[in-house]
Amino acid sequence: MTDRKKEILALSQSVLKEKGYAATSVRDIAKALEMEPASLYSHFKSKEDILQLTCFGMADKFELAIKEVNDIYFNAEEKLRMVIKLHVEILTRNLDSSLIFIRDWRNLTGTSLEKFTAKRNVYEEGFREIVQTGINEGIFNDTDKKFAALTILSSVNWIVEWYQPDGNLDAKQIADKLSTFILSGLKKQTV
Amino acid sequence: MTDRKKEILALSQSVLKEKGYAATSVRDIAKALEMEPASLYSHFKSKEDILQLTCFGMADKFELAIKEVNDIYFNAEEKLRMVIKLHVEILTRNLDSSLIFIRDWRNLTGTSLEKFTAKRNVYEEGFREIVQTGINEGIFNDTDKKFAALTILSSVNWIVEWYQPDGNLDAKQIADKLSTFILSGLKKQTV
DNA sequence: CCTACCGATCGGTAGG
DNA sequence: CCTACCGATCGGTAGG
Repeated sequence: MTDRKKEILALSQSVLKEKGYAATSVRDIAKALEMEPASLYSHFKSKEDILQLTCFGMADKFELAIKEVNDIYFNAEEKLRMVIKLHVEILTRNLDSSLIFIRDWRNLTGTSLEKFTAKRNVYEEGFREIVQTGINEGIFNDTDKKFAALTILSSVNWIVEWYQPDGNLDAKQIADKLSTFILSGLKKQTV
Repeated sequence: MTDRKKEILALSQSVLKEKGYAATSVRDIAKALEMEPASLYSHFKSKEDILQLTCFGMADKFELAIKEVNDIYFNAEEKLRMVIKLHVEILTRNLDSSLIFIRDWRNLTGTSLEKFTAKRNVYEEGFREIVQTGINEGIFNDTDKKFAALTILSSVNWIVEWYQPDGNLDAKQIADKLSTFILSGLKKQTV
């Protein structure tokens, strides 16, 4: 991807995140880019192309993060803390993409939609496995791992709705707070 | 609201939840209702009218629930358990509306949007107050109540994304699991 | 990246 | 609730 394409993609995303993919027209995007609507098509194949680049771009980052965590860390608590930290970092560093990715992936169609939900399932499975590891290690309560994984991901993903880059919490602090909260819900009380 | 209007609204919602408000056309809705697009306008003033009825219908239910909880219950743990239970019940009993309400409220415009976000803030404030009550009572950790309220609401709201009415978890079980999880994150370890 | 343009579809109205 | 219809806007293409 050329620098110019990256630039145009980033600007497009900043427009799309405002009203959402479906409610944003190609003309809205072109206007913000100060070009004619038709010119957009020399960069993108279609409107959905922008959505695909956005959603799969994010999915790839998350995929990489969980692989890294599984390669390096050994116990479940470390793994969970680390994957939450990376997840929060990815979200906060790519806020526009993240908002589109989380809110609008459902607008993908056909095989793109299938591929995306498959990737999402793999990522969620990664979380379930970490929870399962913690149960096996005897440090997490014997909980419903599916439920736990969904609850973890929902609280983590929701930060895109309220995170402000110039607010009083940075990514690291958010990750710490979330990890502490989540781990207190998972860990056995070692008294 | 007449029974016929309620019926038409419910059917419209079942269509809107599929692709989302912005990506669903008036013609899509009319087709599912087996009527002409123009006929919809004898029931609704506009497409957005349907969205408004949906979002404010849900907001009213949540408003009522938290009032009830604050009227009846005294301590923070009881209150939190109860409001989570009612919240989950409202979501699961009105799944179509809930999905639209959570995903598509941003498509409201003008004063509707303002009124809605105001109502949402009041509800979130209710959660913050319950957390604060728990801190004052000395049973919750002295936590960031804003952060806590957002984390609670996100994990609760996310259930609309995976809840299946004929699945193996009913509303009560979900509420119990969530409450236990959330309270373990909030409560001081009384050892 | 632009000019010029396309057919399709959009939300909605008039009048019955 | 329907017929008939509207202007506006949609995503996108041809050709340069």
